[in-house]
Amino acid sequence: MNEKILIVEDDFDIQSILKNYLEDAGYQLVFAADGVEGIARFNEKISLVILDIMLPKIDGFGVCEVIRSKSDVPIIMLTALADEKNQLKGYAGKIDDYIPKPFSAKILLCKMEAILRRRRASDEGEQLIYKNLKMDLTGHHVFCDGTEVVLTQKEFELLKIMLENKGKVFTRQMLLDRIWGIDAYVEERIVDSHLKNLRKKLSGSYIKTIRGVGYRIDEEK
Amino acid sequence: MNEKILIVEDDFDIQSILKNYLEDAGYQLVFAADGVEGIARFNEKISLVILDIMLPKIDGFGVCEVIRSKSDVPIIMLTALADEKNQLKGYAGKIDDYIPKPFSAKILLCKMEAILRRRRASDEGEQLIYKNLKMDLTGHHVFCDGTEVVLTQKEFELLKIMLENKGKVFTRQMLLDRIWGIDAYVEERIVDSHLKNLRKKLSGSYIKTIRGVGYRIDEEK
DNA sequence: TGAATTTTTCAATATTTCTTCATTTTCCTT
DNA sequence: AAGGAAAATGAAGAAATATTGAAAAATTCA
Repeated sequence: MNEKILIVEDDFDIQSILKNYLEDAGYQLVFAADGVEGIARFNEKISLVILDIMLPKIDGFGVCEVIRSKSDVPIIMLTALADEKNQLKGYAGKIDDYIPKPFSAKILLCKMEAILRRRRASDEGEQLIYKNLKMDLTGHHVFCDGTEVVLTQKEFELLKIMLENKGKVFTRQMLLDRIWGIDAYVEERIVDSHLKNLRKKLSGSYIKTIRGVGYRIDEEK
Repeated sequence: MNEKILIVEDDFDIQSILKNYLEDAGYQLVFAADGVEGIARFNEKISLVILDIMLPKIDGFGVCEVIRSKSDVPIIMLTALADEKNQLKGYAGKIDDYIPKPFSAKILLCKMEAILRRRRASDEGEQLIYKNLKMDLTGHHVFCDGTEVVLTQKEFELLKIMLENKGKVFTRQMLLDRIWGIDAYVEERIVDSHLKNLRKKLSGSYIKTIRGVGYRIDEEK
């Protein structure tokens, strides 16, 4: 999705460290070397601002104030002034975090991601996709060519285990152990029975029979 | 408003510092002195968790993992282990911030407020709308086709959690953990009971039963 | 205390799971 | 290639289990 980060910082070394590290992490960077430029470069497309305190022309607190007056974008302050008074002043300006120099780029990235994670809307649940089949594990849905197929619990678990281990053959006993539990006392044929129903519902030859051994879902070639 | 903060910390001195400072700031505190207690004390009503790393029984990372598995509540880690490795480990567990000891209570409070401010801002509107259903979270009202439906506390929470996570299946145990708390000793059937009443009041098939698994509110297509 | 809510309990109902068995397919032996 | 044995499939009915609805008991709150 490529989020834009505005970095307001006059120290060239730090600019280049951030450039290397954050661009590798997949962010798009916008640099500004002083407070005026920082305010000028800020716009709605910016997802997060990294702001130094000691800056030419307008200091970080000033930039923060201006940006805050028109946007609720996350702001991280980055500075050599590690004393408490400055930190408190930053938080009063409604920044999101304060990182004293020297800092670890890794930690900065983590903090950024912690903040951005909160912002991101779509939290897709866990999914298993195989050919034209889609299993939504959190929602307990199964779709075949986009239309939902309603499975019973046993059918769902059978499909899930086999899809999670594509290419692996499961003997009936293995499936029994994993789904019914190791101490369950049921006929081994129960597996066949559910598999038959599953196959009928899925209407497609996903599950192969390995005669004399068990069942398998082939790996996608 | 009076937000609840869960503090998982075994050091009595720190407990008492936080007690003084945060209670004065208007927060309601819940203390836990070890990991197990921390997990037990956590529930939906908690707005933020302050978590020590070195804890008896289960360490902070473990507690974080358990809480994260069922909730997106903000978590701040608080610890004597200031090294980078531990910090990174914390962020990998999706915490929101990491504060090394010794820490300034003022700074902690600022960080808490920065995080909670975000949370409140994103809950802005405080409304959940789904089809012809409208939940007003601040006012605790629910409207179905414009006419108000009066829900009890438990009914309200059930609907809220499920609407906040449309498309996700909740097992009864998950709902129990989130609404009643992990250590509540009640029959699992209580969930069915409230759900039945909720369904009757809402007069519309919003909540689906996933037999053998739990309940789900489908995503709007 | 009284009303509302929450929790427990239980019977009725619905659905799934399991067993059984006849049928079909596959594989092996001759 | 034919026959027979083993394995897999399909289908139907029985058993087991989960869910619902309702109502009684317990608890909470005003």
